[in-house]
Amino acid sequence: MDINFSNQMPIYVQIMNLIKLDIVTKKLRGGDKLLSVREMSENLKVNPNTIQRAYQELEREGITYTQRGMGTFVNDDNDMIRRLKNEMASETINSFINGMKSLGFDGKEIINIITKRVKEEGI
Amino acid sequence: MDINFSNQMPIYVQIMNLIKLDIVTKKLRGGDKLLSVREMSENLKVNPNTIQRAYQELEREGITYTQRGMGTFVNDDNDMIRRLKNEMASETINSFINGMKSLGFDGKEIINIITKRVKEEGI
DNA sequence: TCTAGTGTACTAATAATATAGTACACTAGT
DNA sequence: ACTAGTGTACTATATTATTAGTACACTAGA
Repeated sequence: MDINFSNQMPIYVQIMNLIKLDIVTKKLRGGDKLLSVREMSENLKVNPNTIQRAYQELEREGITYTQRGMGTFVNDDNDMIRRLKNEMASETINSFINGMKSLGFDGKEIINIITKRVKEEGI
Repeated sequence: MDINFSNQMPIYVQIMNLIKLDIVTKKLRGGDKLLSVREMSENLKVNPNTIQRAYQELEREGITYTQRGMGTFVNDDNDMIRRLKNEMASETINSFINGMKSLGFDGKEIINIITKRVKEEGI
């Protein structure tokens, strides 16, 4: 695992997003254990404190829970996971629509661009 | 003009984006003068040094030029402006497509979501 | 009981961003 | 020549993110 972190967003936020993605795409499921703070720190070449911060925030957001001495685990709550996926999708879509509107594209143009792009990529 | 700056991106970068948007949407045209550092600083309630940093970077990117004692002006170069719009659009589109793919959506779903959304908003 | 692995809590140092304030150099217009 | 408005440069400070290092508390399993 080797990642280029953007300098325009705190690394711990970017790490939170990585983990959220793993959860909504079922790479991590309810009850699964996250990598330990130290393991994750080595994997991502990031200071353990930064990982700890990410894990703390994830817990504060109700996405994970921690057991001292045991580890940090994904909450086994399908509603939460569904909500999380919806939130992340909404955010992605909103920022896209707003961005394109700001750039002066109208609905037709946006749909055309996306349709063309989807065909090109074959997704 | 009153803006909520996000805390997850340097303010000078966000200001650069505001100005780039004005350029690609023709609110600012080639040869037009930007607000002076001091005016912009008052408008946005931001320290003059932050504006200066934004203007410096814009010049470094070839988007504006400055004349000491005169002001900062948009480069009168239609190719540059076209390129800028394409760049900004590409970035918006790429991050959207990548985001949705990461979230597990396929092409059909993406198109459906966008189509529905465009109809709802009537844009 | 011991040990390895876990989360957690500190203090400290560094770098980047943003703010604050001052001063200087250049230009246009009077 | 003078003045107002411009970009620019500089020092200093506060805040935040990140790194660095250390230590402690808890848990499971040998």
